[in-house]
Amino acid sequence: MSLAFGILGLLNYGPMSGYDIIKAFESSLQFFWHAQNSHIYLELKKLEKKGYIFGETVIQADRPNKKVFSITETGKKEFMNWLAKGAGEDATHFKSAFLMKVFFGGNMPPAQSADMLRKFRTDCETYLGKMSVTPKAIENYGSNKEMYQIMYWQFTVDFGYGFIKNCIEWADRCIQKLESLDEQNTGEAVK
Amino acid sequence: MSLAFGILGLLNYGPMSGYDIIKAFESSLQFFWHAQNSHIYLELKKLEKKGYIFGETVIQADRPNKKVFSITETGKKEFMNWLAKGAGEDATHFKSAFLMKVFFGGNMPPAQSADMLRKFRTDCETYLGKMSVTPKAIENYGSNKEMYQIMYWQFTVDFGYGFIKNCIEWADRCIQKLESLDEQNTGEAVK
DNA sequence: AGGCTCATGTAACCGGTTACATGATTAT
DNA sequence: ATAATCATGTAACCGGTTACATGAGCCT
Repeated sequence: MSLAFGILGLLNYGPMSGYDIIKAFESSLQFFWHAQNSHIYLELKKLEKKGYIFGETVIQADRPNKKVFSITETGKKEFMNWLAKGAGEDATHFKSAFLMKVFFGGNMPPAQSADMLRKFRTDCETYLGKMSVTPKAIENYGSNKEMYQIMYWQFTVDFGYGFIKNCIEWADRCIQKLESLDEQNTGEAVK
Repeated sequence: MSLAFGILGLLNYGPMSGYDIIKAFESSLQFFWHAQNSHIYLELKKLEKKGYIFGETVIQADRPNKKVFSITETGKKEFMNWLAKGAGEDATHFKSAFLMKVFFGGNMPPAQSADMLRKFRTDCETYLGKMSVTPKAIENYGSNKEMYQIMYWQFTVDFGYGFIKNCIEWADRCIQKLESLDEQNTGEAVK
């Protein structure tokens, strides 16, 4: 459901092609809403059928032709209505298959659980690295828009940072506990 | 996909009815994997068909009859195999319609965005309150199991705590920025 | 009588993923 | 040549949600 509103929200800033939307998702929304390009094109078709957006083919000489979509008044209303609903209780919900694996970690040897957590930690660091380039992307994208919008984009980036940092600190704590448990065992074995 | 493994994981601790599984989800796994009861019953049927679990009807005098499920050897293998795969890159992914609304917050008056964030903050506090009773539930559930498992359950609870606390701190920062922005405007309007 | 816990499902739907498929243009 | 970027889709599938539906037994 939210992909539709993500697209509407982007088109509310100005007309865009499906490809533009894909790029916009990759450089901003992806951090909290990953979207397949196939899904985006599918959704664009749906939104057009509903009359929330309309597309116009633009013939390009230097590049393949494209279809540029614009939001309609109905689409704007729909989008604003969604926004106005505010935060649902689901905002605090968090689905994670990884945490499920941690939950069942007792079924593996501690060393294996620790490895899993280390892998997670590495992934977090990688993610943090990728994220560090986003603020620049945001400035670029927002250059000729009201600076005012950028603040909100920054809010979501800040959330991402805090989230990942929290993940890393948590993983460290878990790994430490698992390692100290391992040392205890080793120590006793040596005795 | 993960619901299936959540169920397998629970049944790996011992036989349970669908109702038991629903309760177990509510008191532990729900924090990172919410499941509808209808979905659980559906999944149980699927898992039985695949031969990963099997159910036996238990006739009860004082209560409605129930069907108690046990994990099979194949099911155990499947579950262990899933566990052994470790953390996927998707572990760092985070889907949130709420953050999408924050991202598009510039389309609302700042006061409205602030309200949304305040609502979110309240929901977080509520969630924190609910979570504080979980450690006890975990101790209960784990009383006659190896204490060793409990550590991992605690890991996921810790994650939840850190996550929510992080949410609250972040929301506070955002709200403050929006309020200071509002003051500026008011100040200028007064001039 | 009414509400709670225990207990189990079905049917329709849909958001999203995966895999597949194509093709123009530009830069190296 | 060939890789990269630009550009757009289709088809099959499936995990999960929503709504609906039922009913026994216990407690007050």
